[in-house]
Amino acid sequence: MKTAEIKRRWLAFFESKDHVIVPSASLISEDPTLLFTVAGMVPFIPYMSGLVPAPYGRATSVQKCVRTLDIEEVGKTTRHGTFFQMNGNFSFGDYFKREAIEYAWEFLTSSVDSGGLGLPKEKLWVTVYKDDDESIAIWQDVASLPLERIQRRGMKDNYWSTGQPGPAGPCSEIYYDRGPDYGIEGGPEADEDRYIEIWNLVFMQFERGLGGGKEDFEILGELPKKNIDTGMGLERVAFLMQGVENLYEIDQVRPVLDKAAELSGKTYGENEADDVRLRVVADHIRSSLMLIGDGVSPSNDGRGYVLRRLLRRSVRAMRLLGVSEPTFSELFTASKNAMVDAYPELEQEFPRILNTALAEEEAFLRTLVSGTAVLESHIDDAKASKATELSGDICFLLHDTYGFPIDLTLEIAEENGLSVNRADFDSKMSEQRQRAKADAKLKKAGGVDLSVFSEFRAKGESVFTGYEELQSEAKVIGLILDGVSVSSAASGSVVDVILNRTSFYAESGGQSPDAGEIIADGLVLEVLDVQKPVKGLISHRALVKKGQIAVGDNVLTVVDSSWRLGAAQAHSATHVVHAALRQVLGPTALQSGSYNKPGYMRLDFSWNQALSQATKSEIEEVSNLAIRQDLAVSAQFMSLPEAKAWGAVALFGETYDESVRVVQIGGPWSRELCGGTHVSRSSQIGLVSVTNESSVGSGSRRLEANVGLDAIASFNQDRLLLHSIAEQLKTNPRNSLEKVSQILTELKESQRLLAQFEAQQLRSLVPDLVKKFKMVGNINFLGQIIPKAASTDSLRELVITLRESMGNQAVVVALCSVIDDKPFVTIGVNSAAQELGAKAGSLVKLASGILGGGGGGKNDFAQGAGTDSSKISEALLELEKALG
RNA sequence: GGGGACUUAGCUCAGUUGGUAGAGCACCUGCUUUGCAAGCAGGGGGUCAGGGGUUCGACCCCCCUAGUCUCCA
Repeated sequence: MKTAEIKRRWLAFFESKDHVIVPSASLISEDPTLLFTVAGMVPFIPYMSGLVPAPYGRATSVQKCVRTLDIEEVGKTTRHGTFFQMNGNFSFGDYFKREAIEYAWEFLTSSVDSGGLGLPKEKLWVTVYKDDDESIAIWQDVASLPLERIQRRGMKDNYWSTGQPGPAGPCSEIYYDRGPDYGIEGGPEADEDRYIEIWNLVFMQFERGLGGGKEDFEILGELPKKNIDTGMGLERVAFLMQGVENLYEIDQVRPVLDKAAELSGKTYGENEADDVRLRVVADHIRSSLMLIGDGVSPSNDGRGYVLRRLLRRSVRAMRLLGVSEPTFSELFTASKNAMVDAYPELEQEFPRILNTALAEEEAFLRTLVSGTAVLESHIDDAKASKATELSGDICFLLHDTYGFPIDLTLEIAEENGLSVNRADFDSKMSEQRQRAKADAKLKKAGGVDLSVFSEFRAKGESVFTGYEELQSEAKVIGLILDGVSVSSAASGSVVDVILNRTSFYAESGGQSPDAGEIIADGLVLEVLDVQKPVKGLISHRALVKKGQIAVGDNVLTVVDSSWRLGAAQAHSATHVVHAALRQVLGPTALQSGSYNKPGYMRLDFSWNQALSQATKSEIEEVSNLAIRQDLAVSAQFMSLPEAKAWGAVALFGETYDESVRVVQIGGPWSRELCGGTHVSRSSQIGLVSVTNESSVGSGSRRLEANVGLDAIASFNQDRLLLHSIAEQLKTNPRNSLEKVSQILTELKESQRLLAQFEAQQLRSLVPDLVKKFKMVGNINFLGQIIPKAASTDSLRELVITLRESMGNQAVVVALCSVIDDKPFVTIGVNSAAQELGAKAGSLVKLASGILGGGGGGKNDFAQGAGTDSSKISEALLELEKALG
């Protein structure tokens, strides 16, 4: 059975049991503490923990997941995949153990014709938590399983908790017996390779308290609302049902493996080391495809770094399979074709995905070339010094600084007959890990406790009225002072205010929160910040300026209208610039983040090179043309599939409800999912002026712009600056550029002439100076004061000329001069004099010491300076003595 | 978030315990040749990423900033 078919059946089955089908959330988790969506239940955590009331009693999903903790195991075992899909059914205070077990059993064992998977009952085993007699009884009842196929296991295997206070409970796992060829009899307790876990049923039954880790904690009591969370690994079931050996051989993965084998000329199954590499490629390419599809782009931190590792490990694996040419184009196409049945949106996204992958492949191939050069020079050094080993230092340097992977180093070293100090390399690696971990620990901010908000959230959502009106009547639902719920707050305090409805926009989608006041008779609060601490709840942080606010008060929320106009201008401008960006650069330039406040906007987007001045101007021009066209701006709610069909740009990392808001400017010209506040016609934006374009890391650029009056103000500043420059130049602004280049040319010419003149003047001194050589021992010595030297450069020229003036005779020239009140000494010694023991460096040290300074140089030439010009004669005398 | 490396002529890069910034290619001029990266001679082109510091003197040593590459979390 095809993987996509198992998925289809799963959703249909649970829909028939009254579950709401929830589409897979993005791999980019909404929870900032999680890098990715790592399990099927991740999108449901707020409902499980009770922070937000669940909008449905039962739900089902097939969730995309990425987990890279065991990345080193990929390809070596049957069941470690970095990307996988988790089929889940969930109950939020609705059904519990009995139904969960019944559904699972029915889905697995009912016939294929009736919509199930048709697995043979005798191949299924289950495990339960050792004290959970209730589950055992249900299993016996529902499945008529003999007791020996129900195994009791301890906390480590069959008790679920997050490791922190909160919900916890026993689980029951379902295993599939692959038969005697795969291991010994005796159930999962005996052999988890033969008996493969396919489904985990978690019964969230208890409240756990503090305690260490996942095994040692206190049970505080039963939960008021018990939940069910189950997860069936789609890939595991698929490989068992497709009669293949592991998850790399299922229909969604195998075509990539085959393509990699074809490209490398290998035959899968002939050599275990090559097989592992082929599986690594198949796994990593699929994960990368899905990650890029969800908007991750390669970078050097966070999610982007994980993606980069996956991509680079793929290139490396192909390289070790003997292919050094680019392969991503073919591999990604194969992977897309295998996945598109289950994820049709991949077809539309593919050009962007491939583009991103190819850029990274190219970048890494470049690093490999430069890394190879560095490695080869070290190998040559090692050979030259007759070493037999490359040090761990060098290997680590290659890895750490040049990004050259250790296993390629190993292979190339081996080809050159060198071994590698792997132990040393590994210890360097663990040092680096320690450093990063120690740092992360230090910086980890204490988690914010959001539980205080859940009591208000339980009373209903805060209604946002700010699309229609700037002032709204509202009732105070709650007040929070220093994280504690209070009934009133006095003048002077800063308090979090929860209202039933509000015209204040909470910070989200890059738009900064509204400013304004909350007022009532004798009451004024200044709103400082507006946030959504939990989904559906708006919290105003406000300073009580006058009066006392109390829960139950009727108040008026008053948004500062000029602030709101500025915010709306900036936010609409962000959409306009984004659309302009995509028009100019193409649809791969996708926004990856934004921020805007009155007068200013900032847009991060995926792009891997700096924009030229011409491109920036074009983007600015397209934006301002759109503004001038006075395009209509509108917003409407629709379902997510409708919005997608409409071509609306959905931004990654954002989560959207069943009903989404689409903001469009000029109809299809700009269509984005967005909850922000906007102007009603594009002309109200006024003006966009791009001020800066910069990098926010590899593959990502940032565009900043001023909007509206602020843009005009910044133009005005520039104009003032230009006018004062023109004034300084004694010309008008129009001619100032020409004037500057004229001045620079003149300056250069004067400097050149001056240097020429100086040199000429000094050369004219040569005939006289040559006459003043005198013999000191066997050396022709010249020690003179040059009163008119303009720079140390000209002094040097003169010394060199004089040094060469006496042919093969031994010559020492020492010239002193005062430049800017400072005595300088410059000494030249020709090779004949050097043979007699004279050294320019030490002579200068002697002279400059007398002058109260220092100096030095080489044997043939040296220079120095001091502080006391009156001692020049003395210094020259001492030099003469030193030579004599 | 924490490390490491790099930034020198239009391009690719040298630059040796701190002492006159170089090569190849490209460009300009002339000659010689008119055939696949043509030869010869001459020439122009540098705020050595930016800013501070140490020093008589910094491309070089130290600090800060920016950009690029890279590893780890």
